[in-house]
Amino acid sequence: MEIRHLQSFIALAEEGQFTAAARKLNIVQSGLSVTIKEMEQELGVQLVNRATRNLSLTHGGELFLEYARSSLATLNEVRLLASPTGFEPVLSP
Amino acid sequence: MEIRHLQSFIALAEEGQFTAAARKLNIVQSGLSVTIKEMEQELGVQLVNRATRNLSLTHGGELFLEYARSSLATLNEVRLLASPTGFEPVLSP
DNA sequence: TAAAAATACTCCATAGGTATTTTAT
DNA sequence: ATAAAATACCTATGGAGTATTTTTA
Repeated sequence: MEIRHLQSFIALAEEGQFTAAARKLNIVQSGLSVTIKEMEQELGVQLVNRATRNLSLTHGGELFLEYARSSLATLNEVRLLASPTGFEPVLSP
Repeated sequence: MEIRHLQSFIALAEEGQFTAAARKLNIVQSGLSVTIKEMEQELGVQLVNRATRNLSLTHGGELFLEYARSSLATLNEVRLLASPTGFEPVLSP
């Protein structure tokens, strides 16, 4: 699982629809469909209840949504705090 | 960045050495070297100070280590809580 | 000079694309 | 009949391997 796939899942949860989420993510619907399936495989947890026009999160999906959001938020903090503030000089080789 | 790469970075931080960390991860040293470089690229943050026989984490590396640990810990909780306990019946297609 | 890290390739797995089919309204 | 999801296939990217070179203690 790629970290960017957390974004994919968040988008799906927010849009409530593969097609719309994929559009938002600038990827194609089929790709998102496969990606979410693979995430479910890797986690061993079903994330969404699929119905052609009614998508909902499972209990696991809700949990994972929280995880994905806080994980990405923390990652952004790391990015921000680590480099410009902490001023790590690049080692000259 | 793959989620498994968080493990790679944690191993590197703990072992303090690419060779030993790679061995622990059952991957090859050169692969780990490249992976960490790519993570630094993707994050825009230098994670380790490299010296042939003295490796240390940068400030960003310390921050990222905390992130990696808590992220993986939470992910494991999700895995555990979501599926056997919550008992999500697999939808019959 | 002997360890650890980096570099240069090669290969294969897979993310994401196009095209199409299935499904439910 | 239409809109959404799934499936089948293809391609390109990149993770990880082997072999080798550089580095410094």
